[in-house]
Amino acid sequence: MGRSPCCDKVGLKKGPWTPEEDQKLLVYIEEHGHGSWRALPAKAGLQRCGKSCRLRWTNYLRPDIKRGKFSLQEEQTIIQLHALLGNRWSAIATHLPKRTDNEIKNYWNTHLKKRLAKMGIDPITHKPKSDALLSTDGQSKNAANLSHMAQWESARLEAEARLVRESKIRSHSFQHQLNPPGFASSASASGSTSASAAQLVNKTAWNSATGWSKSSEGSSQTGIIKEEGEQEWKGLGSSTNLPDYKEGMENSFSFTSSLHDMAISMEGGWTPESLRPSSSHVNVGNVMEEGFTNLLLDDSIDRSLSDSGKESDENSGGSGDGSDYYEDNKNYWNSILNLVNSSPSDSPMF
DNA sequence: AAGTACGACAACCGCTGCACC
DNA sequence: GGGTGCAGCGGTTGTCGTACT
Repeated sequence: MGRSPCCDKVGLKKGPWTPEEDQKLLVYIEEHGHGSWRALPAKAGLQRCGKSCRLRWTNYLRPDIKRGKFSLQEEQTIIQLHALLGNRWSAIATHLPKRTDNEIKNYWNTHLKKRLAKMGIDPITHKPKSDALLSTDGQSKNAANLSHMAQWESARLEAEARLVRESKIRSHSFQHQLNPPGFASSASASGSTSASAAQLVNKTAWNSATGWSKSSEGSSQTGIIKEEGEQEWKGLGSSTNLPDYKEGMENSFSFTSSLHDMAISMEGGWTPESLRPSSSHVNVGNVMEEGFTNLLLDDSIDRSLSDSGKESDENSGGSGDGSDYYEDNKNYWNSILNLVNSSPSDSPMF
């Protein structure tokens, strides 16, 4: 590549944007669309590099951005998708349509990462930290837990591989849906205002078609999604590439069911009591699991976890708070699997 | 009241992938 | 097929506001 950085040019402004600059950018894009970002600053009368303009637009000025506090459900979605996708913020952002990747990334780094770390969960791998594992109980329990972690990792890798494959299939077919002749070619949400709006509509249609938007309402049994997806998709009109899409759907459902099987097998390996809907745990497929929410989002958990850490260090018997910690981790992992089971492996991001 | 530490978020930088020539 | 330019992505840094000493 070896090209010079676009912002090295003398005379280009850096740093925080002024309201006047925002106004110029906004007005220009509303009138003309962004076109070439590189050429935009000169045309819009801005002393900024194109990259800076693009960032400002996509992260701040775009009209379809939701700002402010993240909801409980958004937090949960981020955590769970991060467990599956890692630091692929743009991919995660596609599941939170009104949030930007930058915002999600910042929120993760400033809030969620710390919270997971506090809980003794590695925020990178989402695995319980090894010292926590080793300090809980006898070796047999640790070995079982580690074996489940290995199972999870294996499933996760399989998921990634499959998602990449499906991505290729679907991006090909979905691109045609998103960009019929006359539409902007960019599939990102950073297109011109009109294109962006059209894409947003399409995205909503997609979410509706795939049942993703319903997942949070607890109706995300895979069979239901598939059926509704097919119906809704037909309703979208153009069906040129439907076979590809449907094939992808079939693949993803066979995958999710295999993960479902694994979740069940893990359930068998771990104590089923902790996974059953006592008062808080719900069926596989329901993303809004209170058990999980409590585990990750309740501040009191932080306290109990730090307490349990102390306990388990002191208590090699491990049947006290240490086992609570163990149970919590089980719930955590199963919840992620549940999300995978109910998530749109057929979403536009893949 | 002044100085310092820290958290939150906006913006920048460098790399990568892709399209085009 | 290789070179070039562009947009997008993710990591990092900078800036600002607020709490604390």
